[in-house]
Amino acid sequence: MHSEVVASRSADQRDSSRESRNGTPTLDAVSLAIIQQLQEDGRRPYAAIGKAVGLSEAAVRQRVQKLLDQGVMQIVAVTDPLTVGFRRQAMVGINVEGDVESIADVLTGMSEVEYVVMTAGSFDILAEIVCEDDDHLLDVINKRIRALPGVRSTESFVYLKLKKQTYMWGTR
Amino acid sequence: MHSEVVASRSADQRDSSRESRNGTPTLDAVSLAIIQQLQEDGRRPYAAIGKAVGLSEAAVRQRVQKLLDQGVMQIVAVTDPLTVGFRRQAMVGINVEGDVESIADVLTGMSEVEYVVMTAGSFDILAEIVCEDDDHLLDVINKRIRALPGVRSTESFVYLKLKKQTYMWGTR
DNA sequence: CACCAGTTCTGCGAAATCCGCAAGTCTTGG
DNA sequence: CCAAGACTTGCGGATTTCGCAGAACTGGTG
Repeated sequence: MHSEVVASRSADQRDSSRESRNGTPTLDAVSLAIIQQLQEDGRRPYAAIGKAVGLSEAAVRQRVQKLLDQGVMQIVAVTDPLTVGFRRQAMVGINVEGDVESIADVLTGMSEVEYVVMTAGSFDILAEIVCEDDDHLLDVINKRIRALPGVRSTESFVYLKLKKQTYMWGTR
Repeated sequence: MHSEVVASRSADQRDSSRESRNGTPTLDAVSLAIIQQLQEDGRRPYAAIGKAVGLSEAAVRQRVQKLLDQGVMQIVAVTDPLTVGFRRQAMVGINVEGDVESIADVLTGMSEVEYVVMTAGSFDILAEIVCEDDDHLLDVINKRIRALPGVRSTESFVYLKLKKQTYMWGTR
């Protein structure tokens, strides 16, 4: 069923993760294959994964543990926020004067902020907000975000309908 | 450690999911608590979850299975795309003339498109693109998206730095 | 080339978990 | 009152997880 990853034990196969210049670990083909397996089913048994990627159960277990410890991946339940009672979501584009990153850090600290990314283009920051209702959303955008010193302007895009949400990188 | 969900067996506790008018299942407090547990650790044993939410192991197992079958949640590994070899990402704001939803559907079908949402505001659609390099990104945006009939204009926000990415709805 | 240190992989038992099933309770709705 | 649905308890057997010791490989060093 799952195409076997041929384990030609040469070169870069070994050392599953090595610190590269920028600090983020580099992943080898086997770890990638493991992640791929877990993207299909986060609860798939280690033995089954091992069979698919050509490793022993224990080895898979070690690698998964390391990937989790390193923060390279996390195994979690994901849901459609609407189903879980969060009825209002929005993407907020933000323009900043001064230090962009410090503003981004503050946003990161807000529990309603699900997603923060610094961008090139007509916004400096994009932030996704997840709220329970309109009042809550309004409060976060107007009272908390726009009030931040350094925030020059914001533009909101209220979500009408979520069409796609995948977690299948590498599975193509 | 985890605050126990007191199972006062009245009213809405029973029938874990019921079809509501719009087709999406309504979740009760217990299912929410289960999801919350699995958002902290997607591999947490059913028995441990049961202890935390006040249900038997078997009951948790049944509920989780149903939640998965219904598509309310999925248990998966999530990663930082950068670490997995996708070096270029962008959010694309799109303006459409004619049927917005049909355009959104087409985008949904593209494997590079990770996220599609219809919005209110100066964009009709926001789509997140995940690519391996600049060429790939350019190709998707200019050749595939802008070429779609009905797409009036697009604006791209290339990601410089991902600051936050959570999956902890309900865990606040 | 030999040796060492560090890391990864394998191969086990032992413990824990998962899974299916059956019988009994409770509640809701017709 | 009966039927349906959900939960519990209890139970084995199959499977999975877990910890650990030993083997294998890599890279660096004298």
